[in-house]
Amino acid sequence: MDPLVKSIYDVLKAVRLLKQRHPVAAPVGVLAAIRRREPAGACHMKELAAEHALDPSTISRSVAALVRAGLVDRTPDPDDGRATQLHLTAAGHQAIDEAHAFYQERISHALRDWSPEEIDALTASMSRLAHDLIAQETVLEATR
Amino acid sequence: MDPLVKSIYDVLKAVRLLKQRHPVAAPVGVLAAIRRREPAGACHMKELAAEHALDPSTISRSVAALVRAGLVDRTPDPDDGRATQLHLTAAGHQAIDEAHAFYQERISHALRDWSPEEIDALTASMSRLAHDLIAQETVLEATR
DNA sequence: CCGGAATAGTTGTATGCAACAAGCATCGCA
DNA sequence: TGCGATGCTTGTTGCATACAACTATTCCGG
Repeated sequence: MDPLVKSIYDVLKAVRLLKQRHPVAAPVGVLAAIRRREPAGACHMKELAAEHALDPSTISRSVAALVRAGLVDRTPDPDDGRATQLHLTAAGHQAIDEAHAFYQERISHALRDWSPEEIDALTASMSRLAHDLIAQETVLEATR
Repeated sequence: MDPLVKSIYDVLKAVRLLKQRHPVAAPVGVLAAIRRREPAGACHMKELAAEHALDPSTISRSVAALVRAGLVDRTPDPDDGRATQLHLTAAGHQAIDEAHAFYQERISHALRDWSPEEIDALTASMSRLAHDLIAQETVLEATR
């Protein structure tokens, strides 16, 4: 198997292990995306769907779960009767902070022997990999 | 959000997109693991479970699907009546080759602007990341 | 050599995540 | 003003995974 593909597989396995040990039960990715958008005002579900490249229905259910859990508030958009505005509750902020702290702690401990430059290089190259792959697939999708 | 965590998220998203566009329907990871072990003789399910850090039941279902699809043969282990020996059929080899070719082609096209050294560096650092995370979680698991 | 603990694997059940299709309001433009 | 597009929800499905319970087999200590 190609070494790069193998390394991707290994990363997936590591992430699976990590997730498995953190029964946080909340879709942190969606939560974080809402927070990232809050400063700019309202956050619509369609934006989340686009950002994650997920089906709107998937986002709808995730958000519904978050609302049920009291982590997100949903208010009607005054400018568009179809849409809703999302924002985090205090509990939502807390949940996301806790989840980040958990992952942060695990990762930084696992990488305690890495130099900051090595970590930066890893981060940059993974971002670039993801960016290039996503760009390609997005183009392929558009021309389908 | 921590940049490293964000980059991991992005890689997951890219992989999801890639998978989404490849309706290969066969668990290639398991298939590849069987092939990797074939030269050494028999391959048991417990080995696959350990290698992937998956529950034996998950492997059992994956293998059952592969057998159903005609990609894997299952023969009783002559030395252990509980166990079975797994090996790829011709169709199994072909399926794995095709899947690898697909991913290989997509990835190398997406990374066509990368230098070989950059790709090597990415591969090495992702492998190291995965290794360190897996080692840590394995230790934590053992002391639980 | 026998019986109980350990092991290999399967099956039942449950959960989470994802997709697609259909439907309902609402919006916006011709 | 009416019809197509848009934002979202719901129903259904399929897949991957875990855990628990079960069967059949093997291994080991007395």
